[in-house]
Amino acid sequence: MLTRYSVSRLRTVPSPRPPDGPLPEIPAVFGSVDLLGLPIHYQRNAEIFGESEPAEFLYKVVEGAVRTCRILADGRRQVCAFYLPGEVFGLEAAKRYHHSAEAICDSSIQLIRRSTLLRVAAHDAHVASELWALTAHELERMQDHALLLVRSAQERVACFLLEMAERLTSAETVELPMTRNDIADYLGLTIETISRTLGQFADEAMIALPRSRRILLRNRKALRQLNA
Amino acid sequence: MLTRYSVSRLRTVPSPRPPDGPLPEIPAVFGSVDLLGLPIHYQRNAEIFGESEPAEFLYKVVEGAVRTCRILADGRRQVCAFYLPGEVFGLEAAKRYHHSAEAICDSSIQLIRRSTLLRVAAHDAHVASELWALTAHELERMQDHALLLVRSAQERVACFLLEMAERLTSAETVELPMTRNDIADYLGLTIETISRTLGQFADEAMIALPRSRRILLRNRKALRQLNA
DNA sequence: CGACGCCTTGATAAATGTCAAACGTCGTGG
DNA sequence: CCACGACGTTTGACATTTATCAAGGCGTCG
Repeated sequence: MLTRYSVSRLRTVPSPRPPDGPLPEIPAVFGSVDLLGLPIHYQRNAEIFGESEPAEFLYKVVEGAVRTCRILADGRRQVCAFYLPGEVFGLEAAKRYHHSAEAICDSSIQLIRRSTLLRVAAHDAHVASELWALTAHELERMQDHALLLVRSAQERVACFLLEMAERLTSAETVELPMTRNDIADYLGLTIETISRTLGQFADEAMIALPRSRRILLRNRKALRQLNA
Repeated sequence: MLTRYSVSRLRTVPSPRPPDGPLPEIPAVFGSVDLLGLPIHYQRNAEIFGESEPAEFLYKVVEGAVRTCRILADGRRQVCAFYLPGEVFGLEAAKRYHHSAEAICDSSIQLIRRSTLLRVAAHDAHVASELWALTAHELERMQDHALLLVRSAQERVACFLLEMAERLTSAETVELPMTRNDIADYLGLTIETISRTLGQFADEAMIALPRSRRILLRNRKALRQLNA
């Protein structure tokens, strides 16, 4: 079902560190002026952080795409989530991450030191509330994802396409950053099932597949009807 | 896969309302002295709140058990989570619940008015932080649940048993409050698969089943080996 | 051009769902 | 006390979905 995962990651150590010294006393939030450092570049497949490492930073995708994963005891991999430009990941209340994060393609990412953020949140209710909202939003996404995992292969793939389309573009063409393998591990299916299902959607003219990563949503309504 | 869900819920309207007037100015947290009102009693299968209702309260189980669910467009039901005594549910950042909650068996539950809690959190960093921690903990549980949903039926059932054992009792005997149907909808399987898998575990002497809801964990190590 | 990584396709097997029937338990009322 | 009915559970036969294994194709980059 899930792919066996052999570890051969190139680990990029972030070079310019975001500031942790004296705090800006302005009410600082993610959206507005910020605690964010300069973007750091990660190569395709570079590990951003590893499972059960100390949760030192929060991350915001500037460009590119990121996947977070967990590895099961038998080596299978589950992709927990994808993060696209503008989205924040690495949000943990615990001391350690409970999943790893990797760049799907060359990406630039801003880091926020967790300790800094928590210190600000402790005396700024607005930041604290935003932190909470981000976590709750993540929770919602996770719930939606869990809902997806109990459905048929067709439903999962259709929902995935619509979700990506919504998050990546306003146009008809979706340029996926991730491989079939990533999609399979995200949806709890095999690459063969992903491929066949996409092929079937193309046969039924719901989508077109000019290249494997480029998908044209020809009939969103039909795709949506496969969903709850 | 999931059960078709016909709605015939007895709706219990909570009679004694938790206080919302002048606030206790003590730093108030869930664990310690509290914003909690008197426990309210809900009958078996009573709806505590419905999907997409305004999120007016948070809830803490005193006695009994609660399930939260989402209904898919085609009528299938997914049980998102079970809540047992001492656990908090109804935690949403959004204005509305995105799932419903029902009493699995006769239960007594304490309510906390959301607006009250938010007001306290706004000027008490400790409460705000606890609110965040609770949400993050919920997120973790959800992630674990999602991981479960991509595994084999055996793994799901074994993991469910171990989880329930840990949360319900320190002893060998687990008295489940929920039906096979609830379990099936929680694990994304059918009641038949649940029943057969339990039977198989019993055949292999990993568990014993004196009654359908009473399960003796005879060999936790073997059950654990099915998990990641 | 050749090699590698990624993707597709086909044949077959395994896991799980579906449908149907029977069983057990528990509470109710005769 | 027993009979009955409702509900939840178990079991069996069979269908369907999806995984697995194997082979080949396409594209890209050296």
